[in-house]
Amino acid sequence: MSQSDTVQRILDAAEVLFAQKGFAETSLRAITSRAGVNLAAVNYHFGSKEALIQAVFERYLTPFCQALDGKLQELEGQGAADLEKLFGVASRLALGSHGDEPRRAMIFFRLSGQAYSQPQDHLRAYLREHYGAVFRRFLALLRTAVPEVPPMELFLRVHFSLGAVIFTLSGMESLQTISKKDFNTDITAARITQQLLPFVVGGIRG
Amino acid sequence: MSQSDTVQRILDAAEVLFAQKGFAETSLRAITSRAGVNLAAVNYHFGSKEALIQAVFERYLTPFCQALDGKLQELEGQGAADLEKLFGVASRLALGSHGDEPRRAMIFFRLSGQAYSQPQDHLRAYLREHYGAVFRRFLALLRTAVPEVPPMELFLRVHFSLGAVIFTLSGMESLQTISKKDFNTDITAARITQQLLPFVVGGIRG
DNA sequence: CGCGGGGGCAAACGTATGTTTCAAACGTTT
DNA sequence: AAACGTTTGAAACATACGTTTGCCCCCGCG
Repeated sequence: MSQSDTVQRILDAAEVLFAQKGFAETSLRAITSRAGVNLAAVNYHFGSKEALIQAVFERYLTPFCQALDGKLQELEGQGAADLEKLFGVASRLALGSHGDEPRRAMIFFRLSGQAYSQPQDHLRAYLREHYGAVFRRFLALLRTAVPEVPPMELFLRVHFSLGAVIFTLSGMESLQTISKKDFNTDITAARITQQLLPFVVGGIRG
Repeated sequence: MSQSDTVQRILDAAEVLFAQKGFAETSLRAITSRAGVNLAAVNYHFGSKEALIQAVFERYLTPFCQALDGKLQELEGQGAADLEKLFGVASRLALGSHGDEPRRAMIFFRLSGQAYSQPQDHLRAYLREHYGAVFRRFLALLRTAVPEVPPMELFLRVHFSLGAVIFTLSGMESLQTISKKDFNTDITAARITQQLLPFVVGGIRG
């Protein structure tokens, strides 16, 4: 067939492994081995490891950003929206817009964390170029939701929130481990993300 | 001399390079070259690259945690402290307890971000084992500061805050770059960290 | 039927890495 | 001054990596 499922198999494997072990620590051999395809397939279909990394992000981010953009345009039409609504929409979309379980979302947030903390400059530039518009649209809506917060401070606080979210969802398993050891409580991922919302809202308000 | 400054030179170089490029992406050759020492010196003095990574963290974290622990014990004696005071103390100590400029602190937060997002399991275990006690002491004090927040939620929100802080200070330069491009404003690192405090306090209160 | 090309495969290539080796240089002690 | 343990030095080692190379198969078109 013209476009085999080899591409998808590679992307699936790469997504999980990159999230588990990081970009540099994941070899193409580990990816192709998990995907059950030949080593050369990566360079054949994607050109390079760097391009594969970008492709992994693109496959996840494009549908999400399109969905978010649509929702945001809706909200723009309806006039002012409050903080809870805005973050609620983004959160529901991020966790559920992919049909499959939110496990996928968690994997992706781990990827984002790595993209941010490691200096994958090419990736940062790529993300900024392709998805910066949606981010700015979101920021503009936020501004109308909390006009009492100066734009510059709002901008910073949104980044703080992004940090809390990415960091939390990146280290979800270790968070669950610790909470079990220190509090004798099993806590679901859903509950953690649910707690994230009031924290973010409270932080943005200051 | 019995313990030469080679060890310190290596630690200095490793600290900066690890923060700049990540652990896996930084070769021992890059480190020893920057330090002006022989390649074999790392394995001679530290045993392995992994041990070097731990040593970098230890050199920074041990003085900080000792200082923090002392301050916290003081506060315990003085009865209840409020949120602003607790986070203020921790923040001042983290940014200034090392004599030298807060640049050092920023470097270290970048390191922390990488330690968290990459699955350096050995590092996570090491940090937990050596510095978990201080963290628990801090958490206990927080509990008395906001008794209205259930312990479990407080625990989560502290982690959210940690995420915001680490994420922010990790990506400080890119944050400054963006703010300059989008807001035409130069923003100092000090101002960003200063904005971090009300965000964290607001988030913890919910 | 032939044959042309897209995709898959094993193998090899060049390079960069962490680590080891062993001899030379150094400083301290006797 | 001689002997010793500690530290440095240049070089080599084994390995793992990303990438490239040819050769094979197989399907669709002439």
